[in-house]
Amino acid sequence: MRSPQTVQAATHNAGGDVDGETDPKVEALVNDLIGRVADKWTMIVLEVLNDHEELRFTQLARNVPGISQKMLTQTLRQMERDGMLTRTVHAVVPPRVDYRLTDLGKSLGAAFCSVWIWAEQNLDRVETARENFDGAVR
Amino acid sequence: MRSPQTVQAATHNAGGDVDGETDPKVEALVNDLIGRVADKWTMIVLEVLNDHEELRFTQLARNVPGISQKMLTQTLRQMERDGMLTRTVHAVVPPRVDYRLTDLGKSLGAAFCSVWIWAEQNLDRVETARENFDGAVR
DNA sequence: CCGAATCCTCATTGATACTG
DNA sequence: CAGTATCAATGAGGATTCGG
Repeated sequence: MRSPQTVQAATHNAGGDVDGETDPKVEALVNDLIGRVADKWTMIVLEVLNDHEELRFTQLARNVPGISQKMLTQTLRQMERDGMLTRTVHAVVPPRVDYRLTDLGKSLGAAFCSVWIWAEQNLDRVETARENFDGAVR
Repeated sequence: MRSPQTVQAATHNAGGDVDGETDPKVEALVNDLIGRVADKWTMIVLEVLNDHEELRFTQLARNVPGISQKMLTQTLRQMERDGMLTRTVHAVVPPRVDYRLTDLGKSLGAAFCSVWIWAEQNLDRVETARENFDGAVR
């Protein structure tokens, strides 16, 4: 699934990507990135790490209720690969691994902050909309 | 999957949910909502409709390159159910259906705006991080 | 033109067990 | 404690077809 195509010409459009139209190539790349970032677990891990500065594996697991260790590991690896967080292994026994957001991760966290706030503020509105919809369609 | 529990006490904590800790109940609901909103297609459709005011089905399909009609229909239905957009059927032939963001949808679009900007601005950084990671782990 | 319905595939995820 | 490995099942998602 990981296409190692060289990413040529990521930034050579005429400058019309302010808000309306976007260069198709950049748009595709952005959508691709969005696709990876817009993952449920990624967002939640990001949120948790954004709040807690530094956490160990099990602490992280406790703070992300529904997740399995497999998904947690996988999500953490992806985020590490994308430069969102650092993974520090302490050579002690019992083993200890600390996860901490990088500046890049923090910046994404800041960007998502408004989404979290939106979610908190509009929970009931969405729920009402759903009830209306389900009631009407029936 | 949809627990119809009454949403009691959505806002009765001591006021400590500014950034650090969040009420577990609210947190669970927010995470749930995030889980639905943090969908690749949802985000992209939201972005497209945020730019184009009002679009018809096929126009929408053209503006969301990789999507299948099935996923588009499905995504649109979910978003309609969540109150993100309105679906207007014009009784003409050939049929014509217009999709348009509601105020709620627009507000989510505004919240996600910073994420799109982040993605545009940090594409290369993520790509570099990936190359480093893949090179180092090998 | 819009979209529902069917079928089919393979990728994601969870459970479980095992290691350093 | 912090993972890795394996297996099985669910379901997301694509291709196609039909209907209004």
